[in-house]
Amino acid sequence: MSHLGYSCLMALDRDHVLRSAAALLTRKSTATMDEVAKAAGISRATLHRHFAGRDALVRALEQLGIAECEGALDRARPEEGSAAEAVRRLVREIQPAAGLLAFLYGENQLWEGDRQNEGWQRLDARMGALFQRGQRDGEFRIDLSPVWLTEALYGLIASCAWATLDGRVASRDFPTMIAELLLGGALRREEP
Amino acid sequence: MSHLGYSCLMALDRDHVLRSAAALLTRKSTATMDEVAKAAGISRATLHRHFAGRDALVRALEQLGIAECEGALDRARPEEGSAAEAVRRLVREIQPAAGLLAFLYGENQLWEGDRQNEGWQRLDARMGALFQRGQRDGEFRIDLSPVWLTEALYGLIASCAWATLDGRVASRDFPTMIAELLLGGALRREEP
DNA sequence: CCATCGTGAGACACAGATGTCTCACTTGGG
DNA sequence: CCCAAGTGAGACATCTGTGTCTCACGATGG
Repeated sequence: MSHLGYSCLMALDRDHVLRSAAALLTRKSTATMDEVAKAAGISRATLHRHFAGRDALVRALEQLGIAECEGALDRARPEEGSAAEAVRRLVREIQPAAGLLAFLYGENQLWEGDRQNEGWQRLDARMGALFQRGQRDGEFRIDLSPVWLTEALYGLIASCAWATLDGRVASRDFPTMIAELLLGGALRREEP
Repeated sequence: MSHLGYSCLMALDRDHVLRSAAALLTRKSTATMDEVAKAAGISRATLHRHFAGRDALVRALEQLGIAECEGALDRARPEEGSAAEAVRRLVREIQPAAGLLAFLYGENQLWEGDRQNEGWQRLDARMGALFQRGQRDGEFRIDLSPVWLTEALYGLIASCAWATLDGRVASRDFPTMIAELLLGGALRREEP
């Protein structure tokens, strides 16, 4: 096998393994390296050839999650149109990554350390900017800080992802449930 | 020491150990039994005399969390006054238990099993009933299901508890941030 | 056909946490 | 004063998951 072919196959395999691991760990966050390997259809030895260890795997999943979020943020065009519509687009774009995000959200190892991946800061900044724009345009209320709105969005995504896995929320309702609650809240709005 | 004195002291100690463990595990959910013992000011041997093992400790914390929630729900008088005010009271009453709830929320061991503590079902039912009352009274919108609103409340509590621990949200803002977001959402409301 | 390389299966040692046990100390009651 | 009971400290075995290694197999390319 040529050197080119080698790296290509490895890259494809790596991505496939990553996706499988994400899917499995979303359902069972305590899954063993053995189970992760099985789920990906490879042996534990090969899994270790891709990722030095469990920590490296989780870090790679973290990178994947960050990348998916940034992609969703890009596709949502947060600067365009009303902030509320941008939030709705963002939630819709982020749904495919919701399971992975929920797993990462519960992976305390990533947050308890003193140093955390700077990708989250970039994401927080971009989302915070979206909420800030909404406030500046008079669209969003100003008594809820952008930081808290960002935090709340993550929390709602994780909640809804878990509720969806348990069948308590229908998958097709995911974007509506999150965006409408975050934007409009539970109170009925008087028709203008 | 009399038999009466024995059981009394054990009960007091047990509660103290439970509180210490809750406080520690809120900050570091992967803390060792050794660390839990140190935090409670007792030895690992004594800790094992109170709780057969880590699993038993976590289950006891789960019971405590459920009890705290039910207490908060009782004190919030969910049947009284407007549903929105009841939600505000509930969030305020639940704040002292928020850290413990956030820990339990992230303890996958409790949720991934096929059988989970029925206390949560009781709580879900009571909270769901509160949201349902709000809908029945025309106070809450009906396109967000009570189940989802309950789920979202848990998620927001956990999010805000973690954000508070990290200093991203001030502790005194906890009730407002959660209740106002859950009830009113991010959108500005036109003055009636 | 042969050489190379990735892979799977398994053995193995290691690390960390857990559960159990013993024993000396001290504290409180009779 | 003496005894009983709880406690702390530590030793010890165990267990689970992990990380590393070897080796045989199969596929691919020259």
